[in-house]
Amino acid sequence: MTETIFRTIRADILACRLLPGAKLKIAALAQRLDVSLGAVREALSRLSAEGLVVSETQRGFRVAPVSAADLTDLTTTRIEIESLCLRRAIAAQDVAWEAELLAAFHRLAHTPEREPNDAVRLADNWSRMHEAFHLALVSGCKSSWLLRLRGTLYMQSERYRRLSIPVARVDRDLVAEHRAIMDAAIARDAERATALLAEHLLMTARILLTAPELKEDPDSPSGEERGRRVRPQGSAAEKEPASA
Amino acid sequence: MTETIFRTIRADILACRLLPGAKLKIAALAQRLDVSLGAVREALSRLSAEGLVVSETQRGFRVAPVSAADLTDLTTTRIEIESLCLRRAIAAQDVAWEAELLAAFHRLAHTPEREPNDAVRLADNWSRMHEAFHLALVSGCKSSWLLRLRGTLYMQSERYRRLSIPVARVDRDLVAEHRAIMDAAIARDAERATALLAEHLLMTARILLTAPELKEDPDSPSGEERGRRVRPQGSAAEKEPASA
DNA sequence: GATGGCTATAAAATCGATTATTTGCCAGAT
DNA sequence: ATCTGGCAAATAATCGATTTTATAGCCATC
Repeated sequence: MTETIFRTIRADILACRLLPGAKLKIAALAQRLDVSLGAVREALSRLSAEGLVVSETQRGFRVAPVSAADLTDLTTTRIEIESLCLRRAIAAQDVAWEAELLAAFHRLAHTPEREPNDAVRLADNWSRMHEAFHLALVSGCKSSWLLRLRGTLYMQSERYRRLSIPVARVDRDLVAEHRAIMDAAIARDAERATALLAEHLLMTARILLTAPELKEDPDSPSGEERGRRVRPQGSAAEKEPASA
Repeated sequence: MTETIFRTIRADILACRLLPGAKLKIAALAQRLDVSLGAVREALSRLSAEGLVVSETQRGFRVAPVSAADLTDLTTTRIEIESLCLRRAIAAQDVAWEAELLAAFHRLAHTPEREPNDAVRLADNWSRMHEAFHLALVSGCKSSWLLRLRGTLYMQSERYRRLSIPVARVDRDLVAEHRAIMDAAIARDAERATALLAEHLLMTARILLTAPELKEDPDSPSGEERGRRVRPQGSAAEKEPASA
């Protein structure tokens, strides 16, 4: 059904198998996924409402662009929202939450960050564990609206995180960072926990902002000739064998 | 095109012409709006991603339910997000922003709250002016992500606000409330401005929470016979001549 | 008399074709 | 030689029909 297509395309976008700015040709996607045009169109519409895809009337869909300005805005906003969630979670702390958080951390700490044979791409499994940890961290927050907003921002960040991996030459002890945040949260030290979380998020953004990739691949500084620069359908659409 | 249908259905939901929980039959909507099935389906999908419509697999779409718990959560979340926006707007204050805010307030203050002949429904025009004022208040915030989140929550609140009007027997000086918030913002008193804004939002929620309507019409206490109660296609769909 | 299965009806999901729009290209004119 | 106008190919948007699925009513059996 259309839900499957929706998730498949979203996963491709989040994992950067479909590059930012790439043109999304409905017919090509339909043939590749072996479904009808309408189904793809519906999935693209939903993605558009979630902000992962942009649609221009009568001109089709493309993957939402990335830019340094967007990453900066996204990161600062995310810090504020995640902090709100984390403070509430700490205030409503209970044993079940602590247990889940410890379990999520343990799973994350023992999952290899990259695929054994592919040193450049993030492992899908690690991404899942990472998401589960951060979700466990804030899941004590009872507000479903706040968690929903957080989820939107987390999803957007996922694209940048995947983009940043080939650039991440700095060595960084992610396990220690996550452990420090968790320890502060369990110790009910909201100030310290939110400060560590903010630094954690800022670090990721900073690494990407100093990397050259974002400067030459970005959105639209002047706005014209976008298709020319990235050559989306030629390179992105053909190089990725999809369905994975 | 599908964009028009999307906006039409969204306006019907926000104005409560389509009641919360009402079943949205695709065929009926398609015939009424004189478009195809696929177009309606796509519009409903986008609404679903925005949270105004819920979809159950193989069981169609219905208008997102309302409940006292959801209103409480929505209000507290909205207070936090709007406060973040307002603080940033005040920090980045400039003359252009002040001018726009004053203009928006003046328009709002001189727009009648209800239709002259219909004392029970909110005037569409007043709703537009009210939205414009609140948008002007926070538009000094440069973060497009934060403003986007705020927009989502504002839209959700709109439904409750329209629902609350037939109940609003308490007399309330909305013009004075808005003026007080504006004055504090222009005076760069962020603490006072956010406090007044919070009280403003809480007041609206409080009025609705004490009213009986939400208690008997709410989401799904037990979950059955929901279509029976509101008879959506019979009353709501037929009484409004669409296109408005 | 009640319960369980079966059938009929209605609605939702999917599909392939048709129509309209845009874009790139070629030819002709200045 | 270059610019402009039209033409053709590609692609997005819309539509109506078909297929699958859920629900409700009915009959048979226990």
